[in-house]
Amino acid sequence: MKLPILKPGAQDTVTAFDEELASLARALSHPARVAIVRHLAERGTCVCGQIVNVMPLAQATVSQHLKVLKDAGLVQGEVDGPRTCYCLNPETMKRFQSLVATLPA
Amino acid sequence: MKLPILKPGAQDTVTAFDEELASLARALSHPARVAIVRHLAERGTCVCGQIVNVMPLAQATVSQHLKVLKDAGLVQGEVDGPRTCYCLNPETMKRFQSLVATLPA
DNA sequence: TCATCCTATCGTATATCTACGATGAACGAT
DNA sequence: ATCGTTCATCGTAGATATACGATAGGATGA
Repeated sequence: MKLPILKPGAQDTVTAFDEELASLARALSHPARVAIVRHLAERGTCVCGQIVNVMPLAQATVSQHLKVLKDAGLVQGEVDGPRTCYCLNPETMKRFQSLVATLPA
Repeated sequence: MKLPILKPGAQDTVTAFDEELASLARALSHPARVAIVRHLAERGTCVCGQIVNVMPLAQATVSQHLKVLKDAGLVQGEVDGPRTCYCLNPETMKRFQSLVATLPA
């Protein structure tokens, strides 16, 4: 990406709040990822294959979406023998909800 | 984008809820757009040029971000002579907050 | 050991995003 | 009418995102 220009007096317009909220919003900016989060919330915990079976996407694609959610801290994955068990990270979810609620409407 | 495959039994995994939340999250998935929303919330109403002056981005880029927010329904723009006056759309903001709050943590 | 299952990752094609300068349209003032 | 101001849009370059098949690695079971 091209780096934005810098005007005098506009350095701190974009704050850490904005970066954090945007980063979490980006993780939830794809319908499949929202669906995965909902599914994990319903199931509590879920093996990767169960998610793949239920999603209209190839295994590689689902794995990629799970990685995005994991990198954002929204889900956690734990290797369990040959499987990987996923669950929500409620801390990050609450953090996101709190940031969104902070936005003035 | 390549169209996703369709498995039997996975048609309605991704719901309208997911689409709507993802669409709004995408609009807020860039720090500059979150900053614009915050700025509009503080100012109440704002001429485009004021936003450009305060953001570390070129005029064309800010205008593009404003269009994304407008297309998502998060802000409204009203032409006022040679200027364009922007303000938040509180309905959509509240809708987004409600959708996010609905997500189980 | 060997075959099998499960998942992450690689490689890749296409699409979208993000940044900018340049241009054009609309308006107000001279 | 002409100029300057303001903003949206066009065109474009480079970065990311999204999809898939293929493959590799680790665990289990025969």
